[in-house]
Amino acid sequence: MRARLRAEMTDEIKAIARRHLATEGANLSLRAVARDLGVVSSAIYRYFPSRDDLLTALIMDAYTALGDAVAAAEGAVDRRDFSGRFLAICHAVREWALANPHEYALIYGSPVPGYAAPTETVAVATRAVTILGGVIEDAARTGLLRNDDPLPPVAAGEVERIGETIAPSVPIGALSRALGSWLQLFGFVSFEIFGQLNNAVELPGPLFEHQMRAQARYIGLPLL
Amino acid sequence: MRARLRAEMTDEIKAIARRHLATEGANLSLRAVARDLGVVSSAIYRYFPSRDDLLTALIMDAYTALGDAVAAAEGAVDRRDFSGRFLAICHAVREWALANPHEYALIYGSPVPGYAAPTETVAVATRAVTILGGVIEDAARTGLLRNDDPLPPVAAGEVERIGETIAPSVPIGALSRALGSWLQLFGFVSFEIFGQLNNAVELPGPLFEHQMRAQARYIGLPLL
DNA sequence: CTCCGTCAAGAGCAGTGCTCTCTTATGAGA
DNA sequence: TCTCATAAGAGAGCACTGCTCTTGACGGAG
Repeated sequence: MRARLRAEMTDEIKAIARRHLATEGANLSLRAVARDLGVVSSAIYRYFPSRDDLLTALIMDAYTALGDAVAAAEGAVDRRDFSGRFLAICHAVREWALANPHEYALIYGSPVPGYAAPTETVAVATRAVTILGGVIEDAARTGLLRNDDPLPPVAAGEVERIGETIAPSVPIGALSRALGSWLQLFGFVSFEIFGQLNNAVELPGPLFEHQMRAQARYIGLPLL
Repeated sequence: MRARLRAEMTDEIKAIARRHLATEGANLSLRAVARDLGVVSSAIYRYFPSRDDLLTALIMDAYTALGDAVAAAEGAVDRRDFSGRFLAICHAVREWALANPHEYALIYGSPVPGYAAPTETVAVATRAVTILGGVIEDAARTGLLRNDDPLPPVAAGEVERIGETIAPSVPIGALSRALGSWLQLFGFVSFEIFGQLNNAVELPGPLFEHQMRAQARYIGLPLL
């Protein structure tokens, strides 16, 4: 009953906060949000016990939005086109990040000062990488992926544990390559979003496309 | 004379600011620095016109420190051991980041809100990648690096322009792979520093070692 | 109808970056 | 050696921040 009003109010606060984040940047001001809402600052505390809790809510939403974008892009590709699915994931990540740079910074940039990511974020954070795991898993089941470059035991154990939750039946050699691609993907996007590519790359788009295609080939996904 | 006192004061302010950065985190308080210095807050403005300028100075210092660490590590390896030099660079980056996480966040994390990186930072920012370029350049001169995976024209142009300043005589195929390694290196380190690997990787060290060795092999640097 | 829980408002605290004015003392030139 | 411009620090003050606490109003449940 009044819980619905409460939920609406919570959503409205988050929406305004997200807008502030997009325009102003990372330093989100509770008082400014309250002003935009036509409410006094202390009223916000009825809905979020602290600024960090509001940030946590925004972080969760951002992970969800990114996960949705990746899922939608990957789901639209023919299941048998493994490299197509892989590239769809890569492009979805980059495009979501370019469209929502401050939210990307919120989740993949430097953590906010005293802020320790609550454990509830990790579940929603793994959505995107799980989708990549599905692609690799499907490709492995067709016997596509080779398993060369032997791993030293400890590294093999780490890769194996990651694989257990993401892509159980993928040989760790291929999984290790996919992990490298994931790291390179976010390395590229972070560099681009955070301005590390300024004065060095003029058109990041085609370069990104090529790098990710090279990664697909390196993993062993046939390029159709 | 007076200029020397001024330089000493400037250094002291930066040292205290760096200490605050290490303990407190990214939200650096001028007033807290002034308190630690035993001086009133407005006195800081005699040395840095604003908080952003102090941050810029710290950013420059951080880039310099990282560059020094990378140069020292790479310089200590036999010039003919290309993969050794490559791995030395990778480990130097990671270890410097782990030792100075907040300074790493300052330069490779989300840019601070209204802050636009001044152009004077880009020169000092390229130190580390230039050293990598030297390794690839030396390796290419021995005829080690092959030039397969053809690049589409626009991407080729981007890689070529990067190569002009970093490693002029390296075939763009190999340079593109080296670029991918650089992105993966910082993807890994950023994930580790920013907590993205928590609950997923227990011992990042051996995994990092393996991933970077795989990259060296992929680039074409012979592992001794 | 009464009671109680929820909500918003408002004042206030401690902290922030930054500006302005005032006073001191120090080093350089005559 | 003496004078004096200038650099440096002190302090007050402005507008802002997150957050707490108290007060008062409203509305549904008993």
